[in-house]
Amino acid sequence: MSPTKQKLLTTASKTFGKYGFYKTSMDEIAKSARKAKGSLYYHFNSKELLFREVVTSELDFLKQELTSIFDDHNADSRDIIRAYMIKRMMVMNISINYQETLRPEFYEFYEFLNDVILEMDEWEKKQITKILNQGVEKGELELPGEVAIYAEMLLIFLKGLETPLFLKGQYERLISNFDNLIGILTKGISKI
Amino acid sequence: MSPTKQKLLTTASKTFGKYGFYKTSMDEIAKSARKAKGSLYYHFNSKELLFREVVTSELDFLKQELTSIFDDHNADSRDIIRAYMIKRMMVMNISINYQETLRPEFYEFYEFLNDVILEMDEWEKKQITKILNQGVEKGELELPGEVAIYAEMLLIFLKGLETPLFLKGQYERLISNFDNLIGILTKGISKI
Amino acid sequence: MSPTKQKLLTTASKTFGKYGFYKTSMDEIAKSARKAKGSLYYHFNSKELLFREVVTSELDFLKQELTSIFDDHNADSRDIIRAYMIKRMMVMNISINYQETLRPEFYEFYEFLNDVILEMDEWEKKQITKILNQGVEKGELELPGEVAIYAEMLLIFLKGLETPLFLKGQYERLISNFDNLIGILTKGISKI
Amino acid sequence: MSPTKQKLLTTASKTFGKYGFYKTSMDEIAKSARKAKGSLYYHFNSKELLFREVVTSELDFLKQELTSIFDDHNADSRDIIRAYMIKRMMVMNISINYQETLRPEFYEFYEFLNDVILEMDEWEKKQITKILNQGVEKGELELPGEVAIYAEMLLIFLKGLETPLFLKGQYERLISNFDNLIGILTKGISKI
DNA sequence: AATGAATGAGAGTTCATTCAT
DNA sequence: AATGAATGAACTCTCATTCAT
Repeated sequence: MSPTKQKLLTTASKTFGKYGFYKTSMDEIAKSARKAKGSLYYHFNSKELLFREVVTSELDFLKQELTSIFDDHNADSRDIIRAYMIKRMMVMNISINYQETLRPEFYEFYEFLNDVILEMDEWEKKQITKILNQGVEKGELELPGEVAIYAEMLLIFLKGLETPLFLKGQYERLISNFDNLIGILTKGISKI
Repeated sequence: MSPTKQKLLTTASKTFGKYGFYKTSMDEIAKSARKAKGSLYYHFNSKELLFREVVTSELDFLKQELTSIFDDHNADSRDIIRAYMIKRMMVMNISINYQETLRPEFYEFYEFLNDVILEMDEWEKKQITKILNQGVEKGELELPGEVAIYAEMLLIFLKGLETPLFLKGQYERLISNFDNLIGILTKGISKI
Repeated sequence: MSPTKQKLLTTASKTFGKYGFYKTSMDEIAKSARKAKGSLYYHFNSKELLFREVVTSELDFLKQELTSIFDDHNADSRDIIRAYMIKRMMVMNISINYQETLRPEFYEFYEFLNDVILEMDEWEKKQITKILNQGVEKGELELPGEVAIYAEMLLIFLKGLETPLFLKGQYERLISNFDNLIGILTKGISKI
Repeated sequence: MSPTKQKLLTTASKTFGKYGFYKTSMDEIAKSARKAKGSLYYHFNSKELLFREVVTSELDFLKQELTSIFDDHNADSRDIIRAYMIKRMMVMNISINYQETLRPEFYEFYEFLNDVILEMDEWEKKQITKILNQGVEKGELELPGEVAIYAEMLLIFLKGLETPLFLKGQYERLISNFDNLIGILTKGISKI
């Protein structure tokens, strides 16, 4: 990727993150990057495509970050779950462009929305399922019925934590209660 | 409230719900309502204030709908929880403007947002806590520690269900698994 | 005149005076007067006609104020001229609505402009001519040629003093030099 | 300066001159210049800034025109004064936007106004003072006291001529009497 | 590959005016 | 005589996009 394109992508990501899709103008991005507006169109064709590229590259970053959890741990699967949940909260807190995609206004870009969210969800479900399966194999967890359902439930819970109430302001309070919450959540899962 | 204002508010709510705040133009609302654009400004002063009034009135509707649950039921508290969750999903599915306010990118409306979301969250926590307390009193639930924490957790879970993935497309599949999910969730809560 | 009309006229005068013709809205006047907007139209038919009535009534006030000079003085005609000039400066400083009429933007109301300004100018020329004639009769002034020309010249000078440079900020400095200026101006007129 | 910008500036100047600031719309300027409205904003950012640029460039033109007087004449200083006054009247008659800035109601532009008017006034005072001083040196004029006061007085007189009454309609009559007026004005100044 | 001048459709907003009550 | 809800034309300004260089 050319240095100009790289620079534009990075700047776009920052600016979209700060002001959101609609409040960010192509002009602003170009000026911030100290490039010409025409270059944006040369490399990305349209504002929407630029945003898509930003989101896509951000998702790759998210996955990378989350994957690192598994490499480090051979520990108790409940600890891995806990680590994943905390890491996710931190990472999502940073990656606002992904959240931007979730805005109801993005319903107009329905196909893209579905692509992006479904892909990310499937990926996460797969990761979580893997952890849960390992827990079952190791005899740490008991999951009658489909494991996928439990994974989905965990994911729903994690998504609930994305809402600003919890991310902003009440973050610390939540962390301190986090083990409690996970305890309750995993009580139904834990073997004894 | 004059019939014109009423009509404009209803139309605005529908249109914001369909296309979101930015993609909805004042002109569009006015035309949809078959009223003059000037009337919008006569009654609401600005697009932002119109949106706020829409959100506020929608939240009032949400509360009303959710409150009706308690009136109808003297049943098992687990059934009430279940009914609340399902009702909430249905209601939120309709009242899409509420989600609009959940996005942290809405910087301009920040103060308004905090007020509105915090109020709604507090209200919901109170309702859920009430249900849980009744369940404990009736000997149906067992909640060691603070009840408020359980209520908060349930709320997080409910908020996780709001994300577009579940509202659009996968709605039916989710409903069919809903009892499973609630079962797991309430297993940690249930007394035996 | 009804109390409502009176109230509206007074308020309109104040508001036009503060913000000028274009920056003042009918709504603002009505609200300031705590009357309904419809009442403005009932009494004055249009914004332009309201403004005309304001200017007309203000000119009547100006003339009244300036006339009072002659009643008080039987003194040296040069003193009367001086008193007139000072009084005029003070009075014009108050009556901004008349000045508003002089704005280039008012060229579109050409007929009204001509009516108002010509009338006021003629009136002033007549007053000044009267003073000058008295001065000549009393042997205090020497005016070869037409007296009207001298009157006109004095009027031009007085109009020059209306510009903001002199009215705003430099007012005091000007007053202190006023006698000097008048001295020069009247030197050509004075008999010896 | 690009041809487009140049064209827009010229057209804006003409249109503001004809209809004044408020009655001139950006749309009208753009259409008159056969350019896109967006181009106006690309080059001038706002209506106010466009107007400022128009006024500024017009003042530059005024100064240039007035300066030419001195280059041509080595004549009697009274003739130079006369030439200056006549030239000024003609030039001001063309450059109506200058008057626009003279109105105290232009509160929004106040700081800009002060700068522009004070600068122009100072410039004119300097020019007139220069003429007067030359007249004194050449022994043509007699000015007891400060020369600056005389210059200021002349300027006040010149400003008095700017009012619409004299610019419109009565222009010819005034010109025919002009020498008379100047005669009186300079009588107090002339050395015999 | 890169530029930035130029565009024009469409946005939010204002406001003099009308009219049923 | 007085009201204020309702109107719609006109306004300033924004911005994604195009294109000649």
